[in-house]
Amino acid sequence: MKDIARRAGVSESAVSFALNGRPGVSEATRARVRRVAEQLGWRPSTAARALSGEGVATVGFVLARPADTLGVDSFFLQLVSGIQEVLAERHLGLLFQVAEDVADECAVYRRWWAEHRVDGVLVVDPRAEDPRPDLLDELGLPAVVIGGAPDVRHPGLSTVWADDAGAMASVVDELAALGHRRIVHIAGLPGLAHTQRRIATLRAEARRRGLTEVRSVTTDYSDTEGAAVTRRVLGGSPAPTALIYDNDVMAVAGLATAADLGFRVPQDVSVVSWEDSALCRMVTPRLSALSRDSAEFGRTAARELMALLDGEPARAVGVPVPRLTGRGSTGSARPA
Amino acid sequence: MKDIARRAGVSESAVSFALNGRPGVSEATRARVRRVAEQLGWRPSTAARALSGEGVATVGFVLARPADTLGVDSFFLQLVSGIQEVLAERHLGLLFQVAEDVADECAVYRRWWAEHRVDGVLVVDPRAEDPRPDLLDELGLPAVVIGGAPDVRHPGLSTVWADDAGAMASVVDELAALGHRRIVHIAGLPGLAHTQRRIATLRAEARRRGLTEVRSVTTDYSDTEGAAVTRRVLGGSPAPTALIYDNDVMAVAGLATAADLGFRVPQDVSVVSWEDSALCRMVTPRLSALSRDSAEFGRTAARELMALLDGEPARAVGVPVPRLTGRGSTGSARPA
DNA sequence: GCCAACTGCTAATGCGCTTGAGTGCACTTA
DNA sequence: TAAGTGCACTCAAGCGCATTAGCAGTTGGC
Repeated sequence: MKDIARRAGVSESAVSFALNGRPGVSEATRARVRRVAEQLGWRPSTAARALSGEGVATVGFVLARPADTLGVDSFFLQLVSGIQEVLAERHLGLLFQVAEDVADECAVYRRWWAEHRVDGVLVVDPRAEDPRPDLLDELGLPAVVIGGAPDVRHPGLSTVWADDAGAMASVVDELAALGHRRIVHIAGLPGLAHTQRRIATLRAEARRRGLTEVRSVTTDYSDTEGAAVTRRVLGGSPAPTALIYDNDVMAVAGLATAADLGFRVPQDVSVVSWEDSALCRMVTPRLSALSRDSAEFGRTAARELMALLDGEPARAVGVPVPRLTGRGSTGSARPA
Repeated sequence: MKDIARRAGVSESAVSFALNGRPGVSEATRARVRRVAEQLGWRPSTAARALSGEGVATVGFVLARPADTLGVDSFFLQLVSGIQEVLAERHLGLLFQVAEDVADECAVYRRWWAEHRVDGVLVVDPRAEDPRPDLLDELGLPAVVIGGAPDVRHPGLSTVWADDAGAMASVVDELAALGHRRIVHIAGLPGLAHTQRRIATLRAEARRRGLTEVRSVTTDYSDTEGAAVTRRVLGGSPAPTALIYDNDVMAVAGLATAADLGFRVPQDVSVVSWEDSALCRMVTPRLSALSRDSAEFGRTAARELMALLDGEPARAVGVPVPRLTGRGSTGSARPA
C-alpha cells in the first residue's frame, strides 16, 4: 500500500479509502489508485486486515467422522464443492478439518475462535444431543447448521434444512402404493438428528396406515454394516419386502447381499437409497433413489453464512424436498 | 498477552519469550507464564503472528477437477484425511479450494501468495505440461507435488510419488501369467502425468513380451465414460480378455457394462481396478484391485511439506508400490 | 578491585492495514 | 466580511504479536 500511495501521489489512508470503496476520495483519485493497485498486482494481506478488525475472510468446516467412513460417501464432496462455489465469489477461504468426534470438533472450534482463524463456521451432521450450538453461541461464532431442524433455542444460528419427514412420508406412500407392508429402514448413525427424524416419521406413517411390520435399524453408514444388517433382516421370517437405506453405499452393499442370499430385486425385495449418486446408476438393477442436489445444499448454506457475516439476522431456510427417482430396484410387493 | 503479562508480573516480551520457548527468561518465570496462559486459554492470534513474519500456520490444497467428477472418487477424501492427521499435530490449518481447471488453480496460488494466506501448498494431479511448478518456483511458495515423478527441473519442490511403472508392470505380469494376451487399459485423464506413465509402461511391457493386442484408452474418470469405453472395446473383435481401469468408479461401471453385454467376469473377461475402496468389495464379483494406502500417501506428503517449511531441502520420496489384491474379478484367460 | 561476560528482564519498533481525528481549501450564507 | 459547511485528503494511533537493542544485577577471571 505504501508503494501504491507513493506512485499515486496520495497518502496510505487515501489508498485504503479508495480501494475499499469508502467515501473520502474523489472519483478521479479512486480510479488512479485502483489502476496503480491493479498494475502492481496488489492484494490486501489478510493477516493485516484481520489484525485491524476486519475479519479473516475465512470460514471453517469440520467433518467429524471416522476416517474410514469418509471414503465413498458422495455427499460431502458435492456439498463442499457447492459451498466453495459461493464462497469463491467473495474470495472467502474455506478452512477444512477432519475431526475424530464431536468433542474433538468442539475443541477445533474453540481453537479457531481463540486464534481468530475463521469468521464463521458451517456445521454438519447435527445430533440429537448436540453440544455444538451451545458452544458456538457462547463463542459468538456465526454458524450455519446444515441439515438440522430449525432450532428455536439458538436464535443466533442459521439453519439450512431438508424436509426429511416429508421425504420419508413420500417414500412410504410410494412403497405402500406398491403393496409393501413389511418395510425395514436401514438407518445411519443413531445419534444424528436427521436419522431420528426419519425414524420417527417412518413410525408415524406406519401407524397411520396400520402397518405393524415396519421398523428401523441404525448403523454406522458403512457398507459392512449395511451388508450385515441386510443379511440379518432378510434372514428373518417373514422377510421384509422393501428396504430403505439411509445412504447410497449401504444400499449398494445391501443389494449385493440380497443377491447373495438369493433374493431377486425387485421381485422379492425392493430397495430404495436415500442418496442418489453415480453409484446408484452403476449397479444392476439401477437403484431407485431419493435425489437431492447436495451441491445446491452447500450453496444455500454458504449464502446463509455470508448473510450472517453481513450482519443479517439468523434464519432457517429449507431446501427442496428430495424426490424419489424410480429406477429398477423398486416394484410391486410379492403377495405373501 | 497483555493480560498474561500483567497477571504473571512480567513484560509482554517476557511472555513472548516464555511461550515460544526462547531463551531470555528463567525456567521459573517460563513455567509461571505458561500456567497463566493455560488458565486463560490463550492461543496466539494467527493474524498477528503472520503479520510479524511468522507464517500463517496454514497450507493450501487445490482440487482442480470438474465438480461432477468429484463425486464418488474415494481417493481424495482419504488423501485429505491423511494430510489432516499430520497437519493437526502442529495445529496447521488446511485451506481447501475447488478450482475449475489448472489455470484457475494457478490464479488461486497467486492470490493466496499475494494475500499471505498460506505458508505452502500441496499439489495434486501433476500433468505432463504443467504450469504449476514454474509458478510456485517463481512465487517461492514451498510446495509438495503429490503423485508426480521426481522433478529435477524444480529443485525447490518436493515430490511424493508412487511407482506407477512398477505397479503396472506387476499387473501385466499377473495377467500375462494367467494367459491374457489381449488387454485394454481404460486410463484416466490424458493430461495427467501418471496416466502417461502408466500408458508408457504398459506399452513397454507389452513390447517386451511380444503382446501386440494391448492398448490404452483415455477417459475423464467418470462412470459414464468408463461404461462407454467398455461397451466399445468389448464390442470389438476379437474382444480383449482383460481390462485394467484407472479408478474404482470406472471399474465398477465397466463391470456392470460387461454383464449387460453378456460377458461373464472373470470367465470371459478379467477386470482390474487401479484403486481399491469399499466400492470394489461391494460388487459381484468382488473386484481385484491395486491397493495403496491413500491416507498414508497424504501423511507422507504433509510431512514433506512440514519439512520444507522447517527449512529442510526439498527431496523426492516414494511411497510403497501398490500391490494387486486378487479377488473374484480376475481369472485365467479363455483360450481363443 | 576492575572489566568482561552472562543472566533475566524491559522498552521500543515494526509487520500492513483500518480508522477516527484533524487540516487546508473552496464555496456558501447571513 | 466573518462565520459556517463540505470535500478531499493527511496524520497518527492501534490491532497482537515477535524481535532487537538495551539495562540492571550477578558472577568470574586476573
